[in-house]
Amino acid sequence: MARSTAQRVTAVLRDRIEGGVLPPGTQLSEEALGQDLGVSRNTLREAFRLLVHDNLVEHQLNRGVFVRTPGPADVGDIYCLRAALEIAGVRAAAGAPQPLREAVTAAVAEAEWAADDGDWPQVATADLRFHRALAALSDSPRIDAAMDRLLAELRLAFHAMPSPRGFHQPFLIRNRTIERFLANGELGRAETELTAYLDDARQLIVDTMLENRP
Amino acid sequence: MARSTAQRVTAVLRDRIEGGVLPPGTQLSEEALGQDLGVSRNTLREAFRLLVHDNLVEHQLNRGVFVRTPGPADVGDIYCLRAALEIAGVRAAAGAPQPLREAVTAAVAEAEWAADDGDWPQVATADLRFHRALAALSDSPRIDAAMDRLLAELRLAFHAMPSPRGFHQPFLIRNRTIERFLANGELGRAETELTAYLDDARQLIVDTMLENRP
DNA sequence: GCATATTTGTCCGTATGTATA
DNA sequence: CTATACATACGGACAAATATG
Repeated sequence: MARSTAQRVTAVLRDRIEGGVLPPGTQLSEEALGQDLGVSRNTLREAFRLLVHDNLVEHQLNRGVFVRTPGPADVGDIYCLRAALEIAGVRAAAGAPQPLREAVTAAVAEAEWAADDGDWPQVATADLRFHRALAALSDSPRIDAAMDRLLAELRLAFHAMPSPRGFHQPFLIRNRTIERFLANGELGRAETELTAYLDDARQLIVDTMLENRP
Repeated sequence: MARSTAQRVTAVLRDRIEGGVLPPGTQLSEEALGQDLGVSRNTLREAFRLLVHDNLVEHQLNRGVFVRTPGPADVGDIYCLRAALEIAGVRAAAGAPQPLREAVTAAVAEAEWAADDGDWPQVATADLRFHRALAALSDSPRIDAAMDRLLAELRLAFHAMPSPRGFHQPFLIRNRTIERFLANGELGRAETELTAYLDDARQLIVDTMLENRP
């Protein structure tokens, strides 16, 4: 076993949270989960710390840990940081290693194929992968890690609202636009288009959340 | 007591690490530290997780936790993320709340006063505070948190090399330049100057580290 | 390469404190 | 206000991995 028990438990819980098995607001009881997973409370508490780090659960003193329910303010904040990281990636595109640039193009293509098949979950996945690839152009481990945490949290926010099946569809063409600008070396235009993309997506999500949560 | 024991222990260890009492490379023994601080091993392990989150210590499986020794690659990476966050702040300067803009100006002034007194540790602190204030212009909790972790790690990197007493001095005038551009609304020039600043600082640190660690 | 000592990883039991019905 | 449930924190125990001679 290359990983510790706590890390394995963390992975299991992360999957359950992102998969919707543990929806936002759920309390993660130490005793119940410990018996379910066959680990002690000490080990479970260590796993909780790792999830807190990823912003997937929140720890309330003397009350326990709960799956977070990101609100409109969280989404706005997430997009603020997203913009900073992705724009930095676009600006570093010129000097980025070839494989990283190819990953951007590949992600756009994957999203388009999935859309042709009508596989919307796969479209959503590919869309996020495209934007992660943008941030990855900086070739920075810390930016990659921050972006991964951010996107995981964003997935959680999607769980908290009625996700429109074709939510990502209108953004596909804009991803392709950004990719074209990048490939042509028109970094300024790519940056402008990306900024507009993120602003529109953020507003659409926030509006949807406000409509369904009066 | 508003905070948990683990959080208090984390604060103590953080101070000891940043203060140089626990220099890079030191192993944080569970039993020794537990007796020293009067807490059990379980509690101490929870505190370790929080420090791992801040990148101040690293956890090696079945070996324990050690104070990190950031290398040139880490410094380069830190500056990459720093640039992304600070540039984002500069771009948001126009729409930032008044108090946040005033904090930028105040930090520059503090650094200059400290320099007049020859208080170089205070200059270093004010310098970092200035750049944290730049990132804070985005008015984003997540960016603030990321920036705080980043600067704490950077302080650790300074510990790992012979810190020139007047390291920050030549950068003071450039901070003032950036602040002037911001106050005048010349965001483009502020961004250019900031980018050059970060590039020079990174290169100076990396070169110093390479010289003293062949 | 081997045997030993040390340290971590994990579990259990329990007492105390805190929040909520 | 009492009672219940749960989190917090402690100390002890043993297995497994690692370091040391």
